[in-house]
Amino acid sequence: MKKSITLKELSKILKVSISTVSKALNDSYEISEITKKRVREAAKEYNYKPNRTAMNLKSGRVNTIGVILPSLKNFFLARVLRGIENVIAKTDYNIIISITNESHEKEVQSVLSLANGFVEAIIIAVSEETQVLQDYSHLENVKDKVHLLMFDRVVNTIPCDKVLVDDYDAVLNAVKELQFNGRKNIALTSTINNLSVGKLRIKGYTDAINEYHKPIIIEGTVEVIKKALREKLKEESIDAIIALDEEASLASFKVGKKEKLLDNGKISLIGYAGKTISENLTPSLTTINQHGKKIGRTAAKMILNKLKNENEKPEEIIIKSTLYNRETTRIKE
Amino acid sequence: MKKSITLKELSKILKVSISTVSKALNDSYEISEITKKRVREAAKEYNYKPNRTAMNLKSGRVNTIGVILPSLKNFFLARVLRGIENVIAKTDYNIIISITNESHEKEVQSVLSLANGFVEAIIIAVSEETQVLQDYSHLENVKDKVHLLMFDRVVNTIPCDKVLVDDYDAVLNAVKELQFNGRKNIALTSTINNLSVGKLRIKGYTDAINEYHKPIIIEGTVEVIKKALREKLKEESIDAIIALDEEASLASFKVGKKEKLLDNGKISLIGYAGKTISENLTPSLTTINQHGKKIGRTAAKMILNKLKNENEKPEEIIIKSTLYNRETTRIKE
DNA sequence: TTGAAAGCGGTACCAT
DNA sequence: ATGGTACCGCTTTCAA
Repeated sequence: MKKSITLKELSKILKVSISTVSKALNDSYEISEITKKRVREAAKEYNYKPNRTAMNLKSGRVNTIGVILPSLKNFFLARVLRGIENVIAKTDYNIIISITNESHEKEVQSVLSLANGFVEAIIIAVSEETQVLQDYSHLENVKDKVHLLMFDRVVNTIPCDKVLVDDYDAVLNAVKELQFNGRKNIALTSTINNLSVGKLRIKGYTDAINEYHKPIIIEGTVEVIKKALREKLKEESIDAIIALDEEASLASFKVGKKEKLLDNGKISLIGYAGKTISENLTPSLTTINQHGKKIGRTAAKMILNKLKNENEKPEEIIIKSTLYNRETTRIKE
Repeated sequence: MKKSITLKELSKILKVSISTVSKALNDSYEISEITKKRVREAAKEYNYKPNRTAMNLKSGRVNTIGVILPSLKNFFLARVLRGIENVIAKTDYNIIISITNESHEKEVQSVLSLANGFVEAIIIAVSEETQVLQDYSHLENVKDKVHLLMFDRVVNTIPCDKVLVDDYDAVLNAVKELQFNGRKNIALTSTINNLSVGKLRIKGYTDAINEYHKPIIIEGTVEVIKKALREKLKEESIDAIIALDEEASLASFKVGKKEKLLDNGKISLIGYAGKTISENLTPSLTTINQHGKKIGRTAAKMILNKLKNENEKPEEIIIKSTLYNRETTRIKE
């Protein structure tokens, strides 16, 4: 690959000093118009572009923000990323993205590597494994070197910017709405029992059903949920399901569909899932919308603000979820 | 933010020269074991980490690959990205991602900026606007500075690595399959008439139906497609639809569903859409799978190979699509 | 108005 | 075995 021409080479061609060329290109008042013109023309002719690495080294900045995500499969995280991208694209910062695939090891590696001169700030949703292991030393390690912002799955013990989802309230309210609509025996399905957000959501559920009936909680992989749910539907008189994530939502949907309980409204279903899929299912799926894009935008703005005003103290913002009522809660028996 | 300690500072603390510290940390044979030990311990104590920017400047390399995508909404592109990530994660390269939102201007900016010292290679699917304008000068510009790989939407006139989809064949075969199953009047819907891949797919369609009936091509936005399709369904005796992208697929699906033509197999439907949504629709959607992840993996491997062997000549690989038969082509009248 | 030189944080060659 | 120094490409201060 051809390398770009450097200031030095350009200065040799023009038979002036390096500093003259540099100043001319930066439109310094010290340089005569005539020289500036000569230099600019030569720069154009030889397609001179300043070397980023050199400028970064000189300035001590890299103008880059790291985004560490557990997965891109997850529609919510993908939307958050788009929100972040949206805001950052308008600035002179760049984004570098790392996907951990829910692996703690990969996350540690990414965090340390990015924090080490690659980026000035990190926006992260920690991986499932990290939350299980509760090992946050890598984040502790870097929190003085780069600005840190956690969203969705956060670590409470680390003081830093946070953008949170109102998991507890969202599920509590969703369940209450089911109850308000006459549902008396509500089951819960989840594949994210390991996540902090999953736990908060379950708390919302148990608190909501508290005085009415005993909890029916079905956690595990998609297959486990399908099997267990099918059985529970036979044993107990379940008339509604709340699903805590997309996988659980679709698993519950499939079972409900197969057992012929959804199309006729014998059970209601509220889930977490992307808009496209929720709208296109038959019946369409009522969901709790976390406003991923807004979360991303908020996170990006917060971190830009910290980058600008070095000494501001950590903030914490909660983005409220919204219930999107669709057919799975609208069909009456 | 606290800055990392530098070699210089460390050398001052240890009262040895900078070069000694550098060599010790790099385990040079020139340094005595005892000094190495001292240095290593101090490095650990002060949490010394070499400055990436400095090393990059010194080595003239940045170990980063840029990925430029038109959108992340697109399930196919998201999967390609995961494929790329998958392969690159196993190397010491980093990925920097830029989303153009189908804008030519953003693409030009991204390409030039990334090529200018940010990355050593660029993997790109050009934006819709770029294909409409047919302005590829930014790519011409950088193709000697960084390794370039285009996938999916490629520019034929630029010689560089390419990973292609067999758009023409895939649609041709899909239509033939519909015909083999007795479908006699096949319509086509598409929101990607601006894209090279969209055009190739239409060619596949027209060549397939060629001798049998005149083409019924419905192009435009989702709303346009819905309206036009509804009308065409009334006028003409359409018994099958092929949709060229996810939006067109879902629009066609919705119309077919509403007109009660899908559940009873009065029309067949083949589309392009992600696995999750296709499987969960009722009836489930037969799709042409482009194997996005494989495309991503292939692209990443190709570019890594070029990075390793500077002088290899450009390659071109075609990844064959596969028809996934689901209910929209299985239900018989 | 121009240029020399120091410095950003490393590596590596050459002396000592 | 250790240290001095040049260099990567740029900016910036200071001197001419």
